[in-house]
Amino acid sequence: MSAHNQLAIVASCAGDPARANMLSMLMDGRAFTAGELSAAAGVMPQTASGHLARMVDAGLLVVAQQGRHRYYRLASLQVGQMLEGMMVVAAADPSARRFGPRDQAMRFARTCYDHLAGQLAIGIADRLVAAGHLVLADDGGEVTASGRAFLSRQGLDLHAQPHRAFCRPCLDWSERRYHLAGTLGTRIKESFLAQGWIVQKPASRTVEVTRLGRRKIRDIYGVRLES
Amino acid sequence: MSAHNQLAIVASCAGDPARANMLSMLMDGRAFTAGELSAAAGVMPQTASGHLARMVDAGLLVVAQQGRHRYYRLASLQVGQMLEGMMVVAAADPSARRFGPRDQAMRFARTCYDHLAGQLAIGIADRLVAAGHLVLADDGGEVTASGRAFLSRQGLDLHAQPHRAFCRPCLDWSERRYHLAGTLGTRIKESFLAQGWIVQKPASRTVEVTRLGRRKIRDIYGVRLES
DNA sequence: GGGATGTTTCGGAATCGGCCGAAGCGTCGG
DNA sequence: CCGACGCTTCGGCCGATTCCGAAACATCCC
Repeated sequence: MSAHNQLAIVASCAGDPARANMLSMLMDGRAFTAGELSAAAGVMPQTASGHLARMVDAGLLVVAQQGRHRYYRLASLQVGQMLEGMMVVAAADPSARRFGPRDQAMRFARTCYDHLAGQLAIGIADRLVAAGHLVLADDGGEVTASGRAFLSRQGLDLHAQPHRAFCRPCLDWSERRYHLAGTLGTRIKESFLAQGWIVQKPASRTVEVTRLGRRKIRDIYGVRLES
Repeated sequence: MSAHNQLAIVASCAGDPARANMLSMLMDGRAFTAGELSAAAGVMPQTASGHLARMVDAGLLVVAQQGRHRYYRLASLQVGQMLEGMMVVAAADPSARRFGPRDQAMRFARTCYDHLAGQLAIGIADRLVAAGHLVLADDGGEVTASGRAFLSRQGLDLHAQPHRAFCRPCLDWSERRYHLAGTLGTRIKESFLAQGWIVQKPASRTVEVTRLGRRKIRDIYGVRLES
C-alpha cells in the first residue's frame, strides 16, 4: 500500500516481454489498436487484452473507443520519459549489444515519444552544438542567443510550454549519445513532418527520411545522411 | 535477444516488491550492505542475496566487497534517473494517493540520488526564487547575480562541473513540483550535511533536520519547517 | 584455533502470472 | 436482420519465480 509498492506495480508492467514490446511501440506517442499491439507483442488478442487492461489500471495507458476499435496510448508525457530512462539503462548492458536487422532502421531514425531519435536526431543535435546554437550537458540543455535566431529563421515556434522543459537532452539508447528532447525537440519533429521531410511508418516507431528531407536536412542543418 | 527484450529484463528487476524496496533505499546514491537491504525489503538474507545478484547481473547495481560486508549501490546516474522517472509515474496514480506514516517523514525531507527532495527542498527552492536568487523556469534553471552573491556568502562552491548542469529543476514525485537538482543541488545537500543541519537516517533515504538546521534554514533561507 | 557474524549457494514447496481455447458482447456493413 | 469483425471475459494448464530452511564459505574478533 505504500509508495514503494506502487513502484513495483508500475515497473512490473514493463517487466514482461509482451508488455515491453507494446510499450516500445507506444513510445512514439501515437495510439494503436488492441489488435496492432497484440501483433507487435506476438501474442493472441485475448492475451494482449489482459495486458492492456493491466497497464491501463496501473496508469500507464489510456484507452479511447472509436467504433469497434479501441485505441491505446501512453497516459502521459511522464510515462514516455520513464520508458526512455529504462531504454537507456537497458541498452547500457554490454551483454545485450546485439542488434538485429530489424533494429537497423530504427537506429537510423525513429520517434521517441514526441521527438526524433537515432542517428538522424544525433546528427542534428551535434551540428547545433558545434555551431554554438545549443548547449547539451548531462542533465540539462540550453539554447543560445544565436540558436534562437537560427531556429526561428527555420520557422520554429520557440515559445515555452508551461510545465515542460524547453530544451532537454535525452540519452539515445541505440547510440549512447544525447539528442534533443523537450518542447524544442517536439517542434523540430512536427516541423519535419509538416514539411514532408520525414514520414512515419504505419505500425512502428521507425521514421523514413524522404528525398526532399535528405536534401533539406543536409542544406540547413549540415547533416549528411547515409544509407 | 532484441533491445525490447532487454527492456523487460531491466524493468522486471524493479517489478518485484522486495527489489523495489531495495531500489528505493538505494536511490539516495549511498551504498548499503546486503543485510541492510534485506531488512528494508522484508525478506530473509538468502532471499535478498538472490535479488541483489539478479540486479547486478542486469546492470542496475554494482557491488564492492569490504571485509565481510558487501556494499551494493546503483550502477550509474542513469539508473537513478530511471528510478526517479518510475517514482513520478507511480506516485501519479490517483488510486495510490495513500501515504502511510512511514512515507510522511520521506515526504518531508529525503535525498534524491545526490540532492535534497521533499517539502524541505521545495521550500528552499521557492524562497530562492521569491528572493530573486534563482530562476527555475520549465526550460531549466539559472542562478542570478544576487543569487551567486548570496550562495557564496553561505560558503557554497559555485564552480560548475564539466558535463553536468549547474542548476536543474527536478520533478518531486511526492509533491509534484520542482525542486533544485544539478551541481548546485548537490552542493547544498553537502553543505547542509557538513554543517550538521541535516543528518541522514542510517538505513533509509529519509533526512532529519536537526534543531540547529531548523533555526539556520529559517534564518538564512526563510523556510519555516513545521512538524 | 574457535566462535560469531555476514553473505552466498542449494533444494524443495508453494504461489504467481502468462498463455491460449471457448464463449460472450458490441459495432459495422450489406 | 444477419454475418463478419474487433475486443473482452472466463477457465484451466503450465512454466517461471519467489520464498525460506539447511548448509557452505569467507571474514573478523577473541
